[in-house]
Amino acid sequence: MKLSKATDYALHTMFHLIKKESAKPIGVQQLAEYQDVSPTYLSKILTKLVKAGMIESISGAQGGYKLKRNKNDISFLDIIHAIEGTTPLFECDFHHHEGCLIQSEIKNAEEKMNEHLRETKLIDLVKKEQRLS
Amino acid sequence: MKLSKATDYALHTMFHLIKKESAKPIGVQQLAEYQDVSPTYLSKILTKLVKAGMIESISGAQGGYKLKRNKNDISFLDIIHAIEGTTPLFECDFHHHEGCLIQSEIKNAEEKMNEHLRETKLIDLVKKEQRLS
DNA sequence: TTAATCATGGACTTACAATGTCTATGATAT
DNA sequence: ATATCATAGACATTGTAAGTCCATGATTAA
Ligand code: SF4
Ligand code: SF4
Repeated sequence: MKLSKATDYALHTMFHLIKKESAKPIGVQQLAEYQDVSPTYLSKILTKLVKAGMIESISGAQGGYKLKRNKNDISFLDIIHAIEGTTPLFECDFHHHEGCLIQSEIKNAEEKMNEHLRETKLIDLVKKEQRLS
Repeated sequence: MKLSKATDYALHTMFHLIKKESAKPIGVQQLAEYQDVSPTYLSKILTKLVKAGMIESISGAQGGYKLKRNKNDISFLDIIHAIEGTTPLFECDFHHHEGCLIQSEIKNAEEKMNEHLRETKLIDLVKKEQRLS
């Protein structure tokens, strides 16, 4: 019942990419450094974001990562789903009948959380933070 | 980002205890059998529910577990918190400033889910199920 | 009072997923 | 050509969930 560290890294990286958005990509070296994580491991994580279509990677010298999707559309849920997957919070092994009330109630609760995470865009926090400084 | 099997066991046990509520306790042997789990392991889990004040245990022959709190008050969240603990979904290692917006947004989302889980009482599902049969 | 029946807690082991490393490979700019 | 980058596969490491085993103490029934 906890979000993984990988999600933590992905979130902070996305915030970084949104704040410093530019045509030039940012290398994983730099992205990894301030988060105190190894570049290869962070690359593995970011590849998931690439496959989700959120960012793109540029190989070769002067390569790195940059935003692909419109930065105004990217929500917390997008990132969490890309990293953690979309398996429901609760799954029983028996499945002893369809339309199980336990499973559907927990699914309802999870959906309440997801709604909030879907509505909260990263760009909003960036702007809020800039107003405060 | 998944609920543990222990929570699964705890939930089903609580449903069982509510459905079959009586003055006589039910042995862990019986509770474990239909869930296909070892009695000693289930006992460990149920002990957490005892410490949370939800059920009580009676030692000795003819002993077992029975409800303690009013069965109308017991919610999904009570059980989940008793088993999983109450550590937040997201905690960063750096804590580089107070009032972090990332943490507070995820906490907000989590609270939306918890509200729903708090409002949903086990007894409601039991009654709903009985109406359907 | 004795024996059988119960829950409990400690010390384990086992299983598995998250986390992380190392290295070879292929792409690209200079 | 060469240095710089991301990528992916094959590992190693860590941590936590899941489960076992057994000794202990409580309680009841005989
Ligand atoms: S009641 Fe629902 S969660 Fe429980 S075993 Fe049946 S289908 Fe699974
Ligand atoms: S921004 Fe928030 S979550 Fe990220 S390191 Fe700072 S305090 Fe932690």
